[in-house]
Amino acid sequence: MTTKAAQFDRLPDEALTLGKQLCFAVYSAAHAFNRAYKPLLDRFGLTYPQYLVLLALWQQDEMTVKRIGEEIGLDSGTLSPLLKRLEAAGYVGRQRDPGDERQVIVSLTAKGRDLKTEAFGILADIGKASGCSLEEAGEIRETLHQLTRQLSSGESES
Amino acid sequence: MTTKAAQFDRLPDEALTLGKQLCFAVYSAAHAFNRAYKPLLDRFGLTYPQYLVLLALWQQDEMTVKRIGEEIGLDSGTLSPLLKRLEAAGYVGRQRDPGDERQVIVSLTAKGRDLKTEAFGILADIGKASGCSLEEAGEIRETLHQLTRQLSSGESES
DNA sequence: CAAAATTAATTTGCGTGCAATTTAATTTTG
DNA sequence: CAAAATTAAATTGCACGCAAATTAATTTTG
Repeated sequence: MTTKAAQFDRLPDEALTLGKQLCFAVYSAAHAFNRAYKPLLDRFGLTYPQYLVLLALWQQDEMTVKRIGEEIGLDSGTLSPLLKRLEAAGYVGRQRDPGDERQVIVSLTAKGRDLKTEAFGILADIGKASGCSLEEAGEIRETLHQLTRQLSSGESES
Repeated sequence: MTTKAAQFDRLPDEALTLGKQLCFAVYSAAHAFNRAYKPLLDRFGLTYPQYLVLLALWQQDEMTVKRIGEEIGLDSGTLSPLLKRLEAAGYVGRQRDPGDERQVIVSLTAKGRDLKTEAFGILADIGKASGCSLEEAGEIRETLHQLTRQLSSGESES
């Protein structure tokens, strides 16, 4: 098989199709997940990124805003208002770290911890709705991780 | 602090892991694509969904708002303001269909058609940045399409 | 044919997502 | 030690994305 670069040079039409279909497939799949999640999360008054934050906290309580952002890939500009909503809903508390007043430590309230029992299972529902076996899911996850890494690695250029 | 975490250990672990990993992988991949696209589209002052609309129009000019929405999976609530921005940027025109005044027909301006020559290649750049062969890309696309279909099919339930 | 139902866009409201700026606290340094 | 640089959150501005309400036009119907 020829190199990938040579393939692209020789098949511009297919490269175009490739880019279009790949991007759009990921774009559509993300929307499909969003729509699948929404009715399940609505019962708890949660959005998907809010649920991601809770998943992270159920795994490891008491994290700074920055740490949470690293876990789920969001910056403070998105997280600050989101965390305020989670706080207003009574699921988390926010307090300045006495040791470093720049940092805010986010922790689960009793209500937030209790929610785990009810809401953690949403993941299982989505798993079922996806119609995948554990093996298939693992492959898809790995493939997408590699794709994500590959795309992220070329970010510095412009 | 590790008071009572043990009570959750008997949930269906496989389905949980599956759901979590699948969702997050797709979520992350979509963001990675967004970040990869952004610098390429910024040169034209376009966002990704705006680019999707132009891709659709380059393939088939003169579509109604509803038709465009069906092509790229967005509703009029998202498209109306987006199309106004594309119009303000001079890429498209919008006019009521004389035959049915409810409908608005979106068409490329000369500037919008000219953009195709410059901007269509962005897809190929992303194709390269993805580091995938045509075969791999095709497999990923098919897998995600199936996943999307599967997730969408269960929407009517509640 | 006129009232009711349907349809296509628009508008409104809310929650992301991200870039850029601001504020406050901590480190670095000169 | 004080000024400068760095860091963590919060804030601001803009553009989705979607649900719900609104407006205007067309079909259906009684």
